[in-house]
Amino acid sequence: MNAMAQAADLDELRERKRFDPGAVEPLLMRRWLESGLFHPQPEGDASENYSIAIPPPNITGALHMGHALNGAIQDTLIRFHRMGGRRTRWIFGTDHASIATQRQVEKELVSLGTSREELGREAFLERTWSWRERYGATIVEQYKRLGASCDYADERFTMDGAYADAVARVFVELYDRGYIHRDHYMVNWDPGSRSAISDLEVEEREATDTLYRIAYPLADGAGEVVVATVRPETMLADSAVAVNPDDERYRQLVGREAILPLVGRRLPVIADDYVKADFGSGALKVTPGHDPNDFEIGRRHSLPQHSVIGEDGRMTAEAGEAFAGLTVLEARAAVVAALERDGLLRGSEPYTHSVPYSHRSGERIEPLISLQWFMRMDELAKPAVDAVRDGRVQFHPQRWSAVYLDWMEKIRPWCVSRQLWWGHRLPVYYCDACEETYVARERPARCGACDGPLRQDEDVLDTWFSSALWPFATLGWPERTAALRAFYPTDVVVTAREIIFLWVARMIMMGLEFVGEVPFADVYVHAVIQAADGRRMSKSLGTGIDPLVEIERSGADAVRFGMLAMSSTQDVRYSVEKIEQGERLANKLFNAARFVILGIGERGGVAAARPTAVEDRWILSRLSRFEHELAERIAAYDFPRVALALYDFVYGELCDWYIELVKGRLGDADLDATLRHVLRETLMLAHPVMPFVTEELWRYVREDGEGLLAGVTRARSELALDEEAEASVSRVIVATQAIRNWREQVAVKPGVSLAARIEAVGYEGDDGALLGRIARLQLGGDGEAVAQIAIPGGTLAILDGVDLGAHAQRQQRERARLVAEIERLRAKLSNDAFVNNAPAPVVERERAKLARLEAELADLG
RNA sequence: GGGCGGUUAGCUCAGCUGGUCAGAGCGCCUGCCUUACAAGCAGGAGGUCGCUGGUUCGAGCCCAGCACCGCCCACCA
Repeated sequence: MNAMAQAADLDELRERKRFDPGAVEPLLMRRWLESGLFHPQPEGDASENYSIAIPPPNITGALHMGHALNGAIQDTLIRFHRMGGRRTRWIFGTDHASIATQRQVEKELVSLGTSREELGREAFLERTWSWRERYGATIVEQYKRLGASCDYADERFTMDGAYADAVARVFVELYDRGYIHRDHYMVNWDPGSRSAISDLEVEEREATDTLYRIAYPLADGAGEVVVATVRPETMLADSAVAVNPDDERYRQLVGREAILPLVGRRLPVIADDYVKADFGSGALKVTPGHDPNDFEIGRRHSLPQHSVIGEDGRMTAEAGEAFAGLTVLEARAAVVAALERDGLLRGSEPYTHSVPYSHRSGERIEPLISLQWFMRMDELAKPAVDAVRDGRVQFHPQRWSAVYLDWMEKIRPWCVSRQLWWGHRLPVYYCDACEETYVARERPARCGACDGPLRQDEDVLDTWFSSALWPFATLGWPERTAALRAFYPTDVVVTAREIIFLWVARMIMMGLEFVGEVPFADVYVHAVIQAADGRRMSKSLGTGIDPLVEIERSGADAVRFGMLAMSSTQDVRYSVEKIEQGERLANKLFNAARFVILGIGERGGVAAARPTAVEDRWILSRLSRFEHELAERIAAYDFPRVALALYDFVYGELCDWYIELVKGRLGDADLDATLRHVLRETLMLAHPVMPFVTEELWRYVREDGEGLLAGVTRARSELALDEEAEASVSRVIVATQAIRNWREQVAVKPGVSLAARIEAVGYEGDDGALLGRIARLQLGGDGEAVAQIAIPGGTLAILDGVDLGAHAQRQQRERARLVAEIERLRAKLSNDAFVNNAPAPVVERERAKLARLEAELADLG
């Protein structure tokens, strides 16, 4: 930049009195993208590089607060480590989100008066791909608005060709290793999605149903046995009646038979430990086809399985003419009516219990027996448990590891097939002629046994099956690519707790099984942001807040800062105030920089080896502390304090004190150099949190040859403290605050310069002059003191210009405060128990405090 | 039914291994257009740290019990 251009630049800056994020953000993002900084070459190995695989956002969505928080955290980490000199990659991409996307597209079809069935599979998929084209790009643009420095140039999608190959390969290998098999088994059937779903996609809700008592006559005519149920309609599929083997009441029934009302089937009475004698009537109707527990009982006793409820949630032909075609609820009423008619209802009562609902469609789950593909998890879980136990993977906060371990230790088989169209179709082929099954990455041409044609399984995989491969499938696995070597394992996965099981656990298992290494060293589980009123943020509740709206209003830096500041290890309510705090901070930084840049103009290029002014030494010491605190907080994933530390340094040290202390010294070569240095450092340190404002300011202070701030690397320096300067300036600050407070209370305007004399130790030389400047005192008079103000090390004597009445009142209040405090300390120190038991330094500290207060009291007279 | 979090100023939240830990931001009150920022600056008021016991010389901080609030897991019809 030549001198003329720079002068024009400065003139322009002079007029920009507020930071205007909207005016600079798109431009800066474009520069970053063009620079290629976000797209590192895959060199070296993962131990020296830094990488994070983003939790891939669904192509269905728009950015919400969860993404904003999640993204702000990751980008802070990524930018911090990039500037720390590591080769850094934030692996980016989107998720096809099988069931969620399919539902969205289906909804759209319904609104157009058609349906997926009408369209047919092929046309439906075509439509969904074009949906992906349309909406997949939206979320990418939104991440850019946040300033996220993802590797957009190497974007992945979980249904890209290479990724799909990896998915198929994993499926086939797991099948070959005996982990995956096909079976008729009880599944959670979601009538809304017309698909099986996994246990993790089921949520329990409380419901009040009616518990009916129904009499089943005994086959030999000798009485009846009464069973209790909330689902009378399922009795049509009953296979047995079960009682507890130790239940004296029913012992003589075991081995006999009951007649199933309405159907007439003979049901054996069996004994099983599962049955609780003290619940209901103590006799349980066993329905292996429609209840998970009964299914297990049925397997134990080899009972037949009847199905009376279909996949559409209606009664099937097997339910009998009277009920076939009815919905479950209609059938329930009809069954109860029929029982009543037959005089077999023995009672009913309201009963509150938890009932499974689909997390996907919101409909009540219908447990059914279905032919599905299952994955056995127990063996895969073992090494993944070990990895957390021995610390190769660490959860932050740590308490989540217990949650993870608990789940992993009683992990159950995973139903991986879904009766959907959008997703990874199972690489399974059947020969209808000879019933041969082929599981292979490539479709075999013909049946190897009978040369018949093959038919591919209609089902697709659970969307989380492909997500589980994310950290390595994105890097080119199964090829041993340079990218895989350079960035796997990643350093951390940043996520909300709701997907610890769905995603995190499965990534650990798959990473260990297929790459032989854990996919990340750390799992940072962040807060869930709730609406301001404590409800969950959701579009349907109308409690959602759109991060883009917040970015429009306050700027991306503000939103990022707010997210970090709000974040916590517990859930938090959304507070605009934190965003606004971030907005003020960005503006403050902008203006402080303006002051410095315009103040030093084109001077200030030459830095003195070591400044001598005490306030210059002070700010360098504080800067060093800040740098180290920031690094510690980031290493500890303590983001609220990353934000707070930044705020405190910029506001509390740099602006409130340092800049105020040096006003009037501009032009001093040492000062100009120090200001410039401190500003440069501050921009570098703040950049990971507030990339835009810092990048915008950087161009005014960068050296020749330095590029974008985002690409600046900066070695960590040793902690360099100047205790002496800190003590000095701290005295000046405390004294200034005491004086300002006194002015306020005795109504002496802040602008009025006061004649005063320092009667205290520690203000020799520069420090006294500094105090005089900042507190607006005319020092040096030798008149009679008309008032005294307690300051560190003694008192300040005020020589004139004071309302004596107001001052006396203030002194009175001050004296009372001191007396009370001294009283308390004396009592404490005359307590032998305290003096003898407390550690010496503590006692010493209390003694010193007492002495100080006594001196202050004495000085006040 | 089990487990995990939470309960600190009017509001949203910090308070690490018990001893300047009673804090921040917002809001409120007062005063200032002081050579960056009035969407700013300076100063101030506000809390018996959910309740009850206990441990300790000393407890928001540790222990026990209780009361609410939230979340997760769970196959009692």
